[in-house]
Amino acid sequence: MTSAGTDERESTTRLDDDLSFLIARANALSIAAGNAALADFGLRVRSYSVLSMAAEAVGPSQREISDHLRLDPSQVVALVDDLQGRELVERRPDSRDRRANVVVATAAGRTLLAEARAAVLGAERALHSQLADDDRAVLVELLRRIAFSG
Amino acid sequence: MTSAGTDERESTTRLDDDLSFLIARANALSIAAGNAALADFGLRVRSYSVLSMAAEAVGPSQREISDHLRLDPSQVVALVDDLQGRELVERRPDSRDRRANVVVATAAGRTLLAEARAAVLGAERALHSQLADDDRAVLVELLRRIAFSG
DNA sequence: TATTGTTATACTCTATAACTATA
DNA sequence: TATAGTTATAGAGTATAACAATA
Repeated sequence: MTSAGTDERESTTRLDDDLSFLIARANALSIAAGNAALADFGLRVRSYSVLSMAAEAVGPSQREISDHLRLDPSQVVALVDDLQGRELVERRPDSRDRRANVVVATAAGRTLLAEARAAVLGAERALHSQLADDDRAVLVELLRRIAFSG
Repeated sequence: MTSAGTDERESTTRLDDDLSFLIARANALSIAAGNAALADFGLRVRSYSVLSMAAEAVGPSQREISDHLRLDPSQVVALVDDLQGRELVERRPDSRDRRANVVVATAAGRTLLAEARAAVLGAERALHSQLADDDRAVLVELLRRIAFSG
């Protein structure tokens, strides 16, 4: 007979103290919530992230998107193809390096992004509802050190 | 505190300040490092996690593994099949519920787990090398609130 | 020689539905 | 009716190698 709802694994479960496991579990929740929030906009977490970078003041190259999002360059091709086909971003030749494309969000892309961002931020608020604002700031700072330690 | 709608300061909501993005990026690094460390043992992060749960004092049911690791029950079937085929875990009938299997690590499984765990912890140490011990403890605690908020 | 973007391919992970046997 | 495990399948994500154009 299983008990209701709560997880009553032994506290000797070393997995539960494992930073990597906690990151993986938090990420699974985060991705699921993000994709659900973005579904109405025809976006997913990865395409949203690409669109978000493309909307920055300086449009990134595909290589920069690849590095920052930790996606393989070939994945970026597919993601940009999709967004470009929907006229949310454009590929522009980089005047300083003719090998490179600069990816820039269109006006339609920026409009969609603004709406999508509101939905994403709403979903995020639910995700860290157990954290006070200053706890959240600490978490972001500590996480940043891991996320950009490579 | 604004009572109306969403925060309109778009330029302040960059991807780099986004908790979900940082979790995703940290997770990508963590999974890559974990899988690399586990390759020598014929394990990956997911099979390692299942084996780790199976080595607990009380062997979990497949459903408990599914819930805790946030894996679909059908994925747990495949993972336990693999580990069982290599005689690292056993399925035992649950005497209290004949629908359920209890998954228990064998002696060989526990031996392999101990070696694999050392490798994983080594990889983890590199991952959070930018954190002092007390920072790491804070991070684990804050992350736990997110990871088990669902 | 090295790098950017691209194509191709294979593998892993995720998500869903349906089925069985028990509860 | 509901739950544990299983099978099947499709779609999303990850990893690698090879190539043309350019640096």
